[in-house]
Amino acid sequence: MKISDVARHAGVSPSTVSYVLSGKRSISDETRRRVLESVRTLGYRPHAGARALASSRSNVIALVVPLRSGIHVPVVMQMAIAAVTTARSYDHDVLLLTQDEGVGGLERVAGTALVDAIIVMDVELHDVRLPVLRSLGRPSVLIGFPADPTGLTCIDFDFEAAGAACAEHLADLGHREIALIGAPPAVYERGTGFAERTKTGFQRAAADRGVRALVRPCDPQDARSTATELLRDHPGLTGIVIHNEPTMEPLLTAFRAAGRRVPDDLSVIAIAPDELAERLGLTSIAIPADDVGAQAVSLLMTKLEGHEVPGATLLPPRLVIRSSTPEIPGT
Amino acid sequence: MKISDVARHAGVSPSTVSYVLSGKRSISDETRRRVLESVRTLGYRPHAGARALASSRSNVIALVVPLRSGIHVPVVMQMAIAAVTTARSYDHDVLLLTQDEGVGGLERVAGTALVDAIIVMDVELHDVRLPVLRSLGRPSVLIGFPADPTGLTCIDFDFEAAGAACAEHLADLGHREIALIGAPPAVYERGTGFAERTKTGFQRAAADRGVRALVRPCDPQDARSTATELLRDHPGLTGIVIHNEPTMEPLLTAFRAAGRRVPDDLSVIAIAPDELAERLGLTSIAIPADDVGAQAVSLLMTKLEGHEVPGATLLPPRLVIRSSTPEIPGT
DNA sequence: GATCGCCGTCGAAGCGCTTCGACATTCCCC
DNA sequence: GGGGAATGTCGAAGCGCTTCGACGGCGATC
Repeated sequence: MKISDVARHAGVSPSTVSYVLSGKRSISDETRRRVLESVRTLGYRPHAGARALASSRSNVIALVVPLRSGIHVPVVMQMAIAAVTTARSYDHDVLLLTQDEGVGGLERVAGTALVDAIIVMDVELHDVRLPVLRSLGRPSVLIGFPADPTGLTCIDFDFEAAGAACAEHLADLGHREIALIGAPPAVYERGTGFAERTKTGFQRAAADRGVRALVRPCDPQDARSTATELLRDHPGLTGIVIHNEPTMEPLLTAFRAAGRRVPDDLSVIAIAPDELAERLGLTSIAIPADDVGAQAVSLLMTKLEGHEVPGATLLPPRLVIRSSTPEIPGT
Repeated sequence: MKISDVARHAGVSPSTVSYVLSGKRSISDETRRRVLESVRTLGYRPHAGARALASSRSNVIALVVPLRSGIHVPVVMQMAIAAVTTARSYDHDVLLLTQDEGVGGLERVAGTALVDAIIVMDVELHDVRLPVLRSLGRPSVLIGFPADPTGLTCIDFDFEAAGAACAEHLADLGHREIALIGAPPAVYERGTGFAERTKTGFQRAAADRGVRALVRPCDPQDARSTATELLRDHPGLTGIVIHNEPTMEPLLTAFRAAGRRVPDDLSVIAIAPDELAERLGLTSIAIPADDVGAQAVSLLMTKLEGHEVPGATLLPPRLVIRSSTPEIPGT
C-alpha cells in the first residue's frame, strides 16, 4: 500500500496525493475529495521512514527523563504523559530516552535524524549536556533552569514564587516564625536548582514580612527526628511548609507525636500533588506537571516552525487553601 | 555526511561501508579497519529514515503505558525505564504511547512502519486491543494477562504465587486467621487481573493450610475505617497482607490506633517496592518491575529475530523477611 | 483578441540507505 | 594444473515519499 496505489485508485499522480495530504499546494475540492476517498478505502498510511527521508522531518521528538533519586516519579510521569498527548496534537510522536544515555544519546538521536527536536527534563545547574544542546542544530527545550541559560529555551514551575507564596500566606495568617522542610540533602548538593529556588523565595518573602524563617532538608528516613528536633529547638514555630512528598505523612505523624496538633498548634502547607494534599486536608501548592509538559512541547513546536520563543517560561504557583491553615491560627 | 562520503574517504564503495556497519557480509580485516576509521574521523551517522526505508526495519519499538487510576506510577516508570535500557542494549529505541491513543494508535505506529514491534502494559481481561495486536503483523508482548492469551505473548509478575507465598508464610508462622487488604474496588471491577490473581493465590494457599482467609479491597481514603472494621469484626485476626501501596502507612497507623501492635499483636506482609517496605520494616514481596520491563523487551527482540518464545512468562515472587513477621507470633 | 498571471496538476529527480546479483581473486583438492 | 567453492568487493536497483520546475487551461486585464 503505497502512495502510487492511492494515486492510481484516485486517477491522479502521486505528487497530487502528497499535496492533498500535506496541504502544501492548493488542490481543487473535487480532486481532494477523490484522493481522500481513495486513502480511506485503501487504508493508506504513509511510510514514516520514507517520509522522513524525503522531507528531512521525522515528526518525532525526544524526551529525556531523569532516573535519579530525590525526584518525584509521579510528577515526571505526569509531565511525560502530558508531553506525549500534546505532541500528538501537533502530529508528532515521542521517543523516550533516559538520562544515562547522556550526551551520546542526544548526539545519536539528533545525528541520525531520528528526532526533530529534544526536550530534556531535570536539568542540572552545570549540566554537561548544555553545550551539546546548544550546538546540536536542532531545537530543544529544557525543563528546569541551568546556571547559564543563554541560548537555550527553559521552562519550569516557579518554585521561587511558590516558596514565597507559602511564606506570605503564613505571614498573612499572623505566624511570626515559620519553617520550610525541603528535599533530601542530596538534592540540594546536586544543584538541581528547584530545591534551592523554593528556599530562596521562602526566605526572601519571610524577610520582607519580618517573619523568622528556618529551612531544613530532610531525608525520608529522618522525618521523625527532623520534626522532633525542629519543634523542640524552636518552640515558637507555628507555621510549616513541607516540600518533600514521601516524608509528608511521617512528618505529620511526628508533629502529632510531639504534641502539636494541625491546625490548632501548627499550620501546614504542602508543596505536593493535589491528590495527596487533598487526602491529608492540607493547604497546598501543586506542581502543575501537566502544564509544564504540555507547554514544553508547545514551545518546542513553535521553535520547529521557525518562530522565536521566550528564553524563560515560569509557571506561576496556585495556592489551594484547605483546613491546615485556618484564618485564625492557634499558638 | 552520508555513506558515500565515508566510502570515498575510505576508498571503497558505499555498499562495502554498509556491509562493514551491518556485518551482513564478510569484509576483510584491512578494509573493515579503514572503513571504521573513516566513520570515526568523519563522525558519520546513518540516517534513521533512510535506513528504515531501505531495510524496512526502524529499530524502534512502541511502549504503551497506562494512564488509569489504581496503577502504581513508580512501578510503571520503572518498567518503562528498564524497557528503554534493555531496548538500547539491542540497538533499539522506544517510542512512548499512551493508553488513550487506543487501537488507532497501534494501527498508526505499526501501519506507518514507525515501529517494528509493540509492548503493551496494563492489559485488561477483555482488552479491545487484543484482536488488533493479533492481526497487526508485527510482534508484540503484553505486560499482564488477558482472559484469552491465545496467539499472544504475555509476561507478568506472578501475583497468584505472591498471594500464595504470603498466606503460606503466615501459616508457617502459626497464624490461623489472616486477611489480604487489596487494591481499590475500582481495580477489581475493571478486571485488570492482577488484583484478582493475588486474591486467588492467597485464598487457595490459605485453604490448603486450613487457615481462615479474608479479603478486603481498600480505597486510599478508607484506610482507617477498613482497618478498624476489620480488626473489630475479626478479633482473631493476627496476620495481614497489604497489597496496596498508597494505603500502607495509613493502615499501619490505624492498626496502632486500634490498639494492635506490629509485630507483637499483628504480623504484616507488604506487596510493595522494597524501598517502602524497608523503610517501614515490613516483610515484603516486591514487584520486580525492572525484570518485567527488561524481559518484555528481550522477548520482543527474540520475536523480531523470528524465533519462537513462550506464550506466557511469569516472574516468581521473592519474599524478603523483615521484622514485621517474627518467628513466634504474638496473639 | 492578445497578454498576463494564477491555479491545479504532473513528471522527474532525489532523499540516503540496503541488498541482490555479478565479478574477481584466492584457495583447495583431486 | 584445472574445476569448484569460498571470500571480498562493487554497481545498480529500489525502498516510498516530497518537492521543484514545468505546463496547460482559464479568467481577468488592457
